[in-house]
Amino acid sequence: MATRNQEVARLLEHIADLLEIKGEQAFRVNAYRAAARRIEGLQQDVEDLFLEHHLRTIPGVGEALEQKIGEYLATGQLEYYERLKREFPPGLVALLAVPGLGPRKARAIYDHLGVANLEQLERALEEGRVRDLPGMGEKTEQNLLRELHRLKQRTTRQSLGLALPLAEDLVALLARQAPVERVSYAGSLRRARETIGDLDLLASGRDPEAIAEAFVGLPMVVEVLSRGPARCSVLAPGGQQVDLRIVDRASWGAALQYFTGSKAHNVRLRELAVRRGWKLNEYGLFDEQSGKRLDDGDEASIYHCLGLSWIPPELREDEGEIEAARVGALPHLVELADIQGDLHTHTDWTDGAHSLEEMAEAARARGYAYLAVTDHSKSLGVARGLNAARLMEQRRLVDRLNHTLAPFRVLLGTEMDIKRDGGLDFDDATLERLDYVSASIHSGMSQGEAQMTERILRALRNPHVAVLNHPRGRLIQRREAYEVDLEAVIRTAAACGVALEVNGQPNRLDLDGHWARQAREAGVRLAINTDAHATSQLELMRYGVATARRGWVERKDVLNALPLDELLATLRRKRGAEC
DNA sequence: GCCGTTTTCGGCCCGACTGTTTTCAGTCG
Repeated sequence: MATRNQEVARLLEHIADLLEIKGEQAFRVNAYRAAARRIEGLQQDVEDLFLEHHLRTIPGVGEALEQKIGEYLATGQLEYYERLKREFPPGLVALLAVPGLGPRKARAIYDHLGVANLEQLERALEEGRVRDLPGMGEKTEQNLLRELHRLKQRTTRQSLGLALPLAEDLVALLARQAPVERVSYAGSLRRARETIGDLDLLASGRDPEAIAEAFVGLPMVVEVLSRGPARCSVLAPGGQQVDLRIVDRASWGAALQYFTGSKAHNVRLRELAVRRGWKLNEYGLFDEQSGKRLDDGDEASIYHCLGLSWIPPELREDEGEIEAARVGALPHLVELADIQGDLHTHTDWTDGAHSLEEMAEAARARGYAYLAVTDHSKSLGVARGLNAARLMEQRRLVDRLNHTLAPFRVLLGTEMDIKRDGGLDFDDATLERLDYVSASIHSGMSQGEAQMTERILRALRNPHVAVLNHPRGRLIQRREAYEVDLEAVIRTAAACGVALEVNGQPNRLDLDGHWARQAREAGVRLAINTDAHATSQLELMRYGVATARRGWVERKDVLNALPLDELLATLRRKRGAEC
């Protein structure tokens, strides 16, 4: 699974940064950035394209970039880049991370003051040497110093699980306390990216000043960064930046589209508009000649005017959604309401907080038809994993409970450890007594790719295993995925009829959208689960669904969107099938 | 540096905000 797309994208980005500092033409710099974006979002492996001499099929890659990317992939080095790097000290590019400090100012500070890294920048600012440079003054100096300090203590990007509730609170408050006609969140949050930088809010109303006033006065506003009648930026606790844009009613749809992004998606839409002699910006879609508005103020009409179906925000990454929308081939994405039950939950029999009865009751109260209780197996000692005898005790309790809860059904399941050698924690005789079997890696995560892959494939070939949980084992911003040939896992899952999980814990989101899409295209079913360790965590389903949607997943692709009888039939068939 | 049912040359998305400026440059998204 040696995908080098990210590596090549970073190389091109770094070249763009250096060219910008050098003072190259903006369009040339942009060409590098555009190509980097494309390559990062590429479904195929850039190295495969290179080997097949197909680099030029990537939009934005022409003769020169083909040669440069090829040289880098072939030799592991790019002479052009090495030469460019030698022109500037290595710490200089890092200055661009300071908000408010772009390439021109960075260059000026370097040229006049010899400042070549963040430490030297801090000293120069504190000593008041920056204010005397052309185009800069005392205010610039103060702002840069403040931003530099903020950068140093900046928390990383916020997880979706924290950003979404904050945004929902802000939207609800604005709806109550500001004279808004419409208010929504936009940005990467609306696209349900796994981490969020700044929160983007959008409001419309007749009195922008009053909306801005109410916004900066909200109780969670710690500091006002900027404020105008069309845009305000503030800091919320924890350093979270929140931007509010205020537009009038007619521009709502265009603004919501524009501020939802992604940037790459928007650039494509604007190109479509330009080709028809139109102009698309955050105020609307207009005829270039007459200036006449073409959209009707709703987001969908922007897409319709451009000859596209409305594209769900989760797909707006310029990864084929525009082409699909043009021919009416967008997927019918799975929705939260399609989910019939949760197939990955824990109780106080192991490391959960609530009893089996409480978990079942909470699932039923959510309107689910079923719940699989999947406590850990004995190898996971830290979680007091169950042995076969305890599991059979749980069997009796589940059977009793199902008498009283019918037609709701508790499925006795397991989250069974895949041991270091690929062996499983229960024998087949025990597994036969269970309604539902899922398997997970919890140990030996630093095994090499070959060993890890074989270990997982062996587990997938057991006829009882219906789902592989959190297939990559990553913890967002904390632990990288273990090394595994996920393409081989997907192939084997397809062959054996095993579903792969989209885990809804905001620190997992595993599979992510990219891999969920790969799995789906290979004909693998997905199981969207919460891995709940308490009744309240059943709520995390929405993050799993959002992530699956980013992977173009439809209801028919989702194991736990099946009604109970079909789920049971599917599980039964699976166990009887050869693999 | 890329790209072409306008073009192989001359375009390339574009508006808001801030600060340092007396009309605009830099930065951001």
